[in-house]
Formats: sequence, structure tokens, C-alpha cells
Amino acid sequence: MTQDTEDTVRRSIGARRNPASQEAILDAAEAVLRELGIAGFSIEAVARRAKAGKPTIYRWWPHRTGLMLDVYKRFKTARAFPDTGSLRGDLIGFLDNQLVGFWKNSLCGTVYRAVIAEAQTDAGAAEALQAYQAERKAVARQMVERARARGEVPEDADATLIIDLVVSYAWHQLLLGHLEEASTKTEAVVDTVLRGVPGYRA
Amino acid sequence: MTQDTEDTVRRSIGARRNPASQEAILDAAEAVLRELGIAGFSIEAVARRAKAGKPTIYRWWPHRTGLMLDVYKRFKTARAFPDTGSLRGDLIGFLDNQLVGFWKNSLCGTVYRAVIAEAQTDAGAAEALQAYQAERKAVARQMVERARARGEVPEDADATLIIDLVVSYAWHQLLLGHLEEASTKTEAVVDTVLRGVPGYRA
Amino acid sequence: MTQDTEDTVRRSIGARRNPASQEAILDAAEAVLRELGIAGFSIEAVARRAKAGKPTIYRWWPHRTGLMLDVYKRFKTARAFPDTGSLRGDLIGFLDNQLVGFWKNSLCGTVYRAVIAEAQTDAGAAEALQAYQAERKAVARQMVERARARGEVPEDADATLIIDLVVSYAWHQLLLGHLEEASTKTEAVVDTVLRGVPGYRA
Amino acid sequence: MTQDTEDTVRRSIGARRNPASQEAILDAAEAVLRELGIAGFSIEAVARRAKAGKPTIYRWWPHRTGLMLDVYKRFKTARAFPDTGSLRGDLIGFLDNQLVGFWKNSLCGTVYRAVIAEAQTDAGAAEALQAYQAERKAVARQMVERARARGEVPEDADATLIIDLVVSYAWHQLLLGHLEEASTKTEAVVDTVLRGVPGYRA
DNA sequence: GCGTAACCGAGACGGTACGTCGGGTCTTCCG
DNA sequence: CGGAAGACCCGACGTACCGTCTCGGTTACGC
Repeated sequence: MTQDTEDTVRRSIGARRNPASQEAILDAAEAVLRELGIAGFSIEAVARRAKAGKPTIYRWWPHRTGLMLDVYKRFKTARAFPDTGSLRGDLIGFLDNQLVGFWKNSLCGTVYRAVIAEAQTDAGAAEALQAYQAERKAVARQMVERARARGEVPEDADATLIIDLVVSYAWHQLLLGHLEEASTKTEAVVDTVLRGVPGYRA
Repeated sequence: MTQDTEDTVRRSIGARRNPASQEAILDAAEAVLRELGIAGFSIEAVARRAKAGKPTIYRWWPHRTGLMLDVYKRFKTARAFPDTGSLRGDLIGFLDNQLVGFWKNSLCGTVYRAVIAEAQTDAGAAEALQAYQAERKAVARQMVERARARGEVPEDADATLIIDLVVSYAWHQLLLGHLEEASTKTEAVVDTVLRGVPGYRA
Repeated sequence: MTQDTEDTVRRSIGARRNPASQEAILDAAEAVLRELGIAGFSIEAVARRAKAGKPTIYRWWPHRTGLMLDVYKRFKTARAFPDTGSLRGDLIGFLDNQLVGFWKNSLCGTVYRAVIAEAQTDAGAAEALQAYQAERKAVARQMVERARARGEVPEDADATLIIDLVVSYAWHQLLLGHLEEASTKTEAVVDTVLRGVPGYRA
Repeated sequence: MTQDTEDTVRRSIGARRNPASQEAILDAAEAVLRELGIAGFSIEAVARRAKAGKPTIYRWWPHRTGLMLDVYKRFKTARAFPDTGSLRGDLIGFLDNQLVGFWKNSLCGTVYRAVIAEAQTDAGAAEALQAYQAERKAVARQMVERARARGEVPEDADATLIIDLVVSYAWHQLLLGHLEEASTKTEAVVDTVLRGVPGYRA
């Protein structure tokens, strides 16, 4: 985090995007979310904090959801997606690292809740979230593909349903503020879902 | 819908709540949601529409989420909760009538999405939603209780987990705008979850 | 001051004005003015403080100016209007006791400023103030009559002008919040005005 | 009066005050005062009339008194302050042009009464009025300085008292709605005050 | 090597909505 | 009928952000 490392005024660097400004804006957005929460997150607040002009923000993030998602993604990149050798292990790891466990880092959870909330109001946000979800779930379904290759699940297993059930559960607990409880039940959830897949054998 | 059936000005009826005003406000809230959507839903707009003073609304609904929830509940009341004789039938009916199918009535879905979104921003809203959820889920768990009594599921079946998985799936699809798809998969979801319950027999 | 001497709820005493309520309202009005100043003086605040219903206040004081004037008059009654034997002495006493000195009691000044302010906005208040002024000045002009009888001023001395100049000066300093300064200049004011009266001899 | 000469929407002209908006707001304020009187004067009404946002008004006039004073000043500027060659002439001209006679233009009197009233309630308003008064009186005292230079009054004549007495009288009559009567007495007032100055000779 | 296009900060602009306060009216219930 | 209570509609308050705009200034690029 390079917050306020630069006291000097940022200026234009010509007819192209100034990376320093973008960094400063993302830093500020993160800081605002951390300190004021979702309710206090406004373009004005971010601009104030980043010492940036509002139009600069609007130029690059027409919807504030996009800005939130970018903040979210900066965290996400680090997280691994390990192949544990079994679908059960993969799914538990997925829940623990990518979903529930990840969101328990308060900022990540806060941001993602905000993104989901925004998507209920704003069509652009909904689209952005849907695109992000589609991409993430496609990646997640690869876990099922691997299991299929290993013979853990039959060829016709519904990968979409499996992933959806797991992700849905995580969302639900996130949105109700029950992450603590959820993190104690990851195994039970995964086991229930897997037992429900016809032809599954550990 | 008794919108504007009365042209005459509503007055105070003494030192107690005026039911006509409450009705008018709920009617107006519903109409605003229907016509302007979530984004256009504001206390100001409702007050204008209901020809009511803003303080009158704030007096009875300190948080706008409460108002939305009340609009939501007016619809909900009508919906039945039939005992079909089997847990599978009950859960499918639950999904079709109380959740997915119910929300496909665009207004209901819109309102509930808004309530959930609000709860991510506002603490009071979160509380209201949590209370509502707790109550609804307690009712839903009675379906499992009945199944237990019938011997469909063992004594130690995790009713909370069963209901949570079903509700979570519905929420997820609602929030992503995938209700259409969801309504084609209700049986698959219920079957998967029930097969996942150890000792379940249809 | 009989503030809150009664804890018991005041009730109707039949189809006539309840003096206890009137007392309580005047006490409350005074207390509100003392504690919150003019800006905080509202019928609501007085009603809250007096544990009275708003309609009860409106019934007896249709304009809030009337209420303020009644508070003002409760103080005024006590003040004497002595005959010092000379016009100069009378006028100085008038300024010191009835005007500047009286208003320096912060509550009295506050109330009177409020009354004057109100009269600029509200026609009813203006009328009430004008009536009160006419009466007070008529009394004050008697000082000049007495001086005329003593031969201090000629028969054709303009009593109205003399009183007006003195009262005007006091008002002006009151309204500008310069009462302190004014109280050091009462003698200079009176002397200047009296010297200005043709044919005056001490 | 340049009311609504421009149908086109006023926009920002960059990070600086837009004179067109300021003009429009002052015009609107004047119009509202003229048409609705003091009681109908609200920031909301002015904003509506000026087709300006409320924050734009609050940005430049934190207290509504300041706005009234600016309306008042727009009239005042035109009025002359002539040197008639004698203190008597100067003071009579002062009363007739700057005070009583000026206020008889109903709008001017209305506005100034409102300003004075406001100053009794609001601390900021009081400050603004005091500042304005101090400045105007300083200018007025120059009439006495000139008379001193001409030898009309002795060196130690109390300029402050002379001006205060004249201004006070005008205020008093303004606030009681007696301007008509006052305008017939300007000479008597000035003569009385001047005769009261020790060592004055015409 | 010079004009110009796009960027940057700053902040004013017209708006909408917020949540609160008080005004004055009304009705019910109690004594 | 008087009085307490408090709900009602209404309008204004002062504030926060919205998204847009124009400004003055700063490069980097293309002609």
C-alpha cells in the first residue's frame, strides 16, 4: 500500500493515463472503505482522499461499482487455487480461501457486499458483477472437470449446480453477516453437496 | 390496490395512528417501486405520491428498509405453505411458491433485492432483514420437522443446513438476475440437497 | 418562579381557563427563553417544557408574540416610575430603570428584542407592539407634563419628540447589543436632548 | 432588473464564482421579497425562483441575512452623500436620502426591517449587521468631521452621539412602521440634536 | 519544433434526496 | 367544555453527493 507516499502534487503527464493517479485513487478508495465502510464510500470522499479531481475518477470508472471491483481484485490476485488431488479437498479449499475465509478479511467482505448491493440498483453494476461471476465460476468448474478426469464424479455430473450451491451458500452467509458461523460449516456443506451428486465416490 | 380512492385530504384522527395514511403510504411505496424501480425509490417520492408528510413516514418507518419489507409482506401473506406429504414436495413447493416463483413477480423480486442491498449498507436494515430471515427460516424448518416425524430423515438431520442451502441458492439466482434459469432447476436442487442428507429415504 | 412545582398531571377544571396551566406555560416560556434564547423559542418547546398540549397554548395565545409580551410584562410590573423632582432626573431614571438598565437583565432584553423582531414579520405582533408602545410612551410623556407644570420647559415643548429620542436611542443600542456602552452614556443622551429643547432651563 | 433575461441554463464556468448565478440569485431574492414579503422569504423560494441549487446559495451566503443585506446594498449604492456646506443640511439630507426617505421605498424598508429582525435571532446575522452599521456610521461621522473643520462644532463634540441619536430615531420609526410621520419631523430632530451639542453654532 | 490533443487538479454548477424541526389543525379521551 | 396528548400535512431547514462543466496548466505526440 503506497498511501500518501507522495506529497508533491500529481500533474498531467501528457495525453495519457497517469498511473500514479490511478494508484492513488485505488489506494484512497480502499482506505475510505476501510475507515468509513460502505455507507461512507462516495466518489467525493475518494476524490478528497486521493487529492484527485472528480472528473479524473469518472473518466476511468464511469460506475463506482467498477472502482470497487478493482479494489476487490487487487486483493484477489494473490490468492492461490491449489489442486489438492480430491474434489472434496478442492471445494473446501475453495470455500476457505476464495470465499468465506477470504471475505472474513473485513475489507474484502465489505467491498464484495457493496458490489453485490450496488448491482441490485445499477444496471451497469449488475453487468459487471455478472461478468465477474461468470469468469470466476468458469474457473471454479475446472475443479469438477479435474474430478471427472479422475473418475470421482460421473461424466454427466452437473458442474454448474455443484459450484452454484457452494457459492450460493457462501454469498448467503456473507450477505447476512454470518461468515463466522459459515466458516465452521464448510466441510458439512461440501460433504452434503457431494453426497448429493449421483455417482460420486470419494 | 386502493390507490387514491380518496380525493379528500387525510387529516389527523386524534392522537393515534391513522390507518388510511399507512395504507396510502404502502400503496404509494408499491407504486413507486413498480414504476420507478429500486433506484427511484426515495422517501421523498413516496411522500409526494402518498400526499403524506415526510415526518409521517419517518415516524412509523425510521428506516426505509422497514417500509420496503412491509410492502413485501403485503404480498407474502397470501402465499400458502402447503403440507404435500413429502419433504421433497414441500421443498419444491417452498422454492416455487415462496422463493423463486414468488420473486418472478417482478415487483416482489425487485423489492426483496432492494431490501438485501440496503442491508449491506445500513445497520438498521441489516437487523430488520436478519430478524425477518430468522422468522421465515424457523417456519421453513418445520418442513424438516414434519419429515423427521414421518421418518423421512433421521433424528439428527441438520434442518438448518438443508433450509440454508435451498434458500441460499434462491438468493443467489435472485441477486444475479437468473430467476428464469433457477425456476427450471428447482427439482435438481432439492434432489441434490436431499440426497446429501445422510439417511434420507424418499 | 414556580417552575415544575407540580409533578402531578394538570387536568381540566371544567369549562373554564385553568390558571395553573397558564402559569405553567408562562413559566415554561420564560425558562425556554432563558436557557435557549430567542432562537430556541418555539411553541413546541414551550409545550414540551410546560407539559401542555400545543392547542392549549394556541387557544390562549394565537400569536407567539402575545406570549412573549406576557412574559415581558410579568417582569415590568414591579418597576417603579418615581418622580425625582426634575425632568433630567426623571429621564435618567427612566432610561436606567425602565429601558437600558432593565434590559440589561439578560432575560428582559432577550424577550423584548424577540418581540420587536417578531413585529417586523408578523402583522398581529406589530399591532400588539404598537399598542404597548403607545401606552408606555403616553405614561412617559407625563414626565414632560410635570416638567411643564414646574416651568422647566415651555408650554409648547414637543413631549413626543423628547420621549421618542430617548426611547429610540435605547432601542437602537438594545438591538445592536450595545447595552453596556449605552448605560455609560445615559446622562450624555439626556443632557443633549434637553439642551436641544428650546427654552429648557434646569 | 434583469430577471430571467436568459432562458438558457446556467452552468459552471470552472472553479470560480459564476457572476450570472449571483446576479440571478440577487434578482430572485429581491423579487421574492417584493412579492411575498419578509414572511415568504426563504432560501428555498429564492432557489426556486432563481433556478439555482440551494447549495449554490449557501456557498456564498451562509446566513440568509447576508443575502438580504446584499439585496439592500444594491439599492443603497446609488444614493449620494452630498456635502451641503452645513452640518444641519448634511444631517437632514442624510435622514431624508439614506434613512427615512430611503426606507419609504417599501422594498428597502421591508428588507432592512427583516435584517434587523434576523439579527435579534441569529448570531451570524447580528455580526453582519453590526459590521454594516459600523461602516455606515463611520462614513456618517465624516459629516461631523467636516463641520469640525469648518468650526461649526467644537473639537470635542461627540460625533458618535450625534450620529447615534439621528440614526436611532430613524430606526425606531422604521421598526414601528411610522416612517410617514418621521419624514415630517426630520428638521425638528436634527435641530434638537444640534442645539444639544455644546458650542454648536450654525 | 510546434501546435494540439488529452490529461490533471480544482471546484462551481443545477439538482435530488436526506433526515429534522416547527407550524398550525384536528380528533380522541379523560375529568 | 377544558385540557393533555399526539398524529396529521406541510414547508423549510442546512448538508451530502451526484454527475457535468469549465478552467488553467502540463506534457507527449504528430505533422
